Amino acid sequence: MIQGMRPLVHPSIEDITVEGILHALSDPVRVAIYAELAASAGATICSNFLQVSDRSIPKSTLSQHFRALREAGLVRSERHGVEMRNVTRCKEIERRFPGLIAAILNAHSVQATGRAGDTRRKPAPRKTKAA
Amino acid sequence: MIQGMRPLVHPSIEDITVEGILHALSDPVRVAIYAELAASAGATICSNFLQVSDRSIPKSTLSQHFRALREAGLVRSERHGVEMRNVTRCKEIERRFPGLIAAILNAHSVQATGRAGDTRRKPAPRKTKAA
DNA sequence: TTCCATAGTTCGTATGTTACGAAGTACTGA
DNA sequence: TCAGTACTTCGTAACATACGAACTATGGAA
Repeated sequence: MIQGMRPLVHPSIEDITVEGILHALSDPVRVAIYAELAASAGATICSNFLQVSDRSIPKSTLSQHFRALREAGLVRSERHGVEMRNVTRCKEIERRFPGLIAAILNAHSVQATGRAGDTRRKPAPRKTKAA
Repeated sequence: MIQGMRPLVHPSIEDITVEGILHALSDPVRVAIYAELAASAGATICSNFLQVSDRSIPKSTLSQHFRALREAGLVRSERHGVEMRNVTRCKEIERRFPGLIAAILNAHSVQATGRAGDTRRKPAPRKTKAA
């Protein structure tokens, strides 16, 4: 037993910086993770992202990515038993930096799909499709 | 005389990535420079930024910062005699990633002033006039 | 022309940051 | 107690960045 696990660090809303947010989301893996978190209703566990857009992410790397998102103030993480539940802090950030997260997520989707953007939440892709 | 100067690299609009933009603007010096460029009407030369928000920037570092902005697609640079004139590529980027630049600049100004934001262009922060 | 000043670039290197395997912690259930 | 799951931490190699020294490129005297 060399050293235990350090406690989870969550900056308070006024300590969140634009630079911190931009840096955290300037990584393709992190922005993809964040986009999925933002699109999902409830909490999401880390291991859901061991595969991100056809790319396999090592566990230790994934852990660091979540730490980066957490310490930039983008997500809130809570240990529940053996797993870690993550939710975005979109609403708080929206109050401090209006439009920022929406614009970034929209730009990310424009780039991913190659088509013009749409800021609305996607409820559930292809569930109501005819046939 | 080891090697001449390489030509200026400007990505075409479809090669500009969100990650690239976010990374370029995740540096406090670069986002400050970019905010000033975006607020000013005409072209602005590099050496206007040897001082950025009470901080003195070495020439070589400043040159690298402008290269980063240029290669992320954020600014267009042109040599005119001995100086380099820079303009933002806001309008192009606005077409590809609507609202992105405005939201970042707004967030930057919220953070700088400590007050709620305003997306409109600032009239003219009269600093060092091109002497 | 030659010389000098100005404006910016490149290079070398020291310092920082990031990725990921190996080994560890923490919890749960058998 | 043991094993399995889900993550975290550590060590280190690879990559990125900052900045001084030396350079290029241009323009304007003399």
